Amino acid sequence: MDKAPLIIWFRRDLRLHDHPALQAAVAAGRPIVPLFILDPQAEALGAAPKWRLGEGLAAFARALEGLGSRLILRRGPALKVLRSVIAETGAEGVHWSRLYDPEARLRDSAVKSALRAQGHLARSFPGHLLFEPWEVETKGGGPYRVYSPFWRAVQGRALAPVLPAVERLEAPARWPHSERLADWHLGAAMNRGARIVGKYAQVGEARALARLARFLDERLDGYAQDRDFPAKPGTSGLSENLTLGEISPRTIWHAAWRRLHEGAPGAETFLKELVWREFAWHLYYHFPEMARANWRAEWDAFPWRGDNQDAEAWRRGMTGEPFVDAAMREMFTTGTMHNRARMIAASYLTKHLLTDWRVGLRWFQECLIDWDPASNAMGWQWVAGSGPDAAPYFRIFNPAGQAEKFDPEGSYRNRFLAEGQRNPPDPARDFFSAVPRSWRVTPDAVYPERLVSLDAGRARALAAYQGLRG
DNA sequence: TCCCTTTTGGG
DNA sequence: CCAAAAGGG
Repeated sequence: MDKAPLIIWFRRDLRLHDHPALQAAVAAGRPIVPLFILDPQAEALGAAPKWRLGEGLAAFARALEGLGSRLILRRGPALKVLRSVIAETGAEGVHWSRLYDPEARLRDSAVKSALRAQGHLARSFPGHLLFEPWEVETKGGGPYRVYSPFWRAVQGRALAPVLPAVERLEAPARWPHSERLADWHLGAAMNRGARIVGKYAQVGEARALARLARFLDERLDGYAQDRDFPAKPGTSGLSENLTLGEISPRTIWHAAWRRLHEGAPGAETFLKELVWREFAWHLYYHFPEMARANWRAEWDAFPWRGDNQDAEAWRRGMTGEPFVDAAMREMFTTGTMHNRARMIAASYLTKHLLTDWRVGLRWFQECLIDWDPASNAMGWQWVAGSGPDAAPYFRIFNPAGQAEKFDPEGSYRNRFLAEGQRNPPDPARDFFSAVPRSWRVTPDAVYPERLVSLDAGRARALAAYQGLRG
């Protein structure tokens, strides 16, 4: 008599190390059926995140095959697929790592109760976050709304050690049917962009771990200074791996703490950034409307412009404001954008172009291979001034001043703006290969005039803000 | 994780 | 005269 297998339903946890749901199944001595389901929520991903998911799945499937296992791929509503795979394999039930966005929570709790009602095992595990959102509370018993107290509350907390990578996965007696990744065409909406962004992405668990090691060795000491300069390789770049769980936040946390105890100068700054991600998920869990509605209701009366021609120029990296355009082109070319550039590009859209932050949120959701629903929503509301713990609205970034300060040599702008350069570098040229042909842009065109002068844009934004208060 | 103008005070 | 601090959006 075969032991009944357990299904591991993988979603945003495409890794073998530090994986509580997988570890528990292996420890129970069960054969494992690794499963990914292309359900309606995964189908609804933006173009770049969906393409990146496909790359991550391919890498993860190869890693599983290296352990004598497989990644089973199935398309359909999650519950329906799970029922079929249980029937096909005689599995006892399912393990998964929890997700915390409202759509996933709704789906997962329905799946859990339906499976249990039919006598199957359904167990969810932590792993995507350092701390469960309900385990961090203010003195008064509620969720945190401000970053600094949140940081103080978690910075000294003990965290269980990292779980070792599983080294062996027992195959089930019968493998269920699997679809083929190529047939899913997860890169379809990326069109020409996929080939370009693929040059810059670093996919999979092995590369994520190597990236962390390299960052700690080469960049951590200078992190506090270098991280603000978008032309420098000062940041970890781990966000694209974190969002798919190719590395766990706990792995990063422990590694950075070790360096902190060794006296590494940038370690605390880096840990704080990791905790910003945690804070975003804490907020999103407790306030799921955060991705759709102004955090402060008074902002509903603000005269945001909806989508408009200026916003279209912003999306295309054609505003005539060099730092902003470099940022937007970096995103379209590489699938990521430097953190400082994100603040400036977002400030420019919401302030100088007076455009609703949700217009920007949606574009980032389309274009970022490191798209994270919580960080994206928190970041946009922070910049717009509508959010919790937000920058006051009148903190308007001056993109020219920021360029002066953080890109004094123009290296970042030159890296991504081809116009006017006799011999533009690869990334600047790549932009024109990545964009849709319908944009009809070429590297030898004249760089556009400014949509709005920095003074006029700033004055208009401040006047609108005064209108809201007056 | 700001920007701009005005004020201040040392020389 | 000027750099630094302060004030306010």
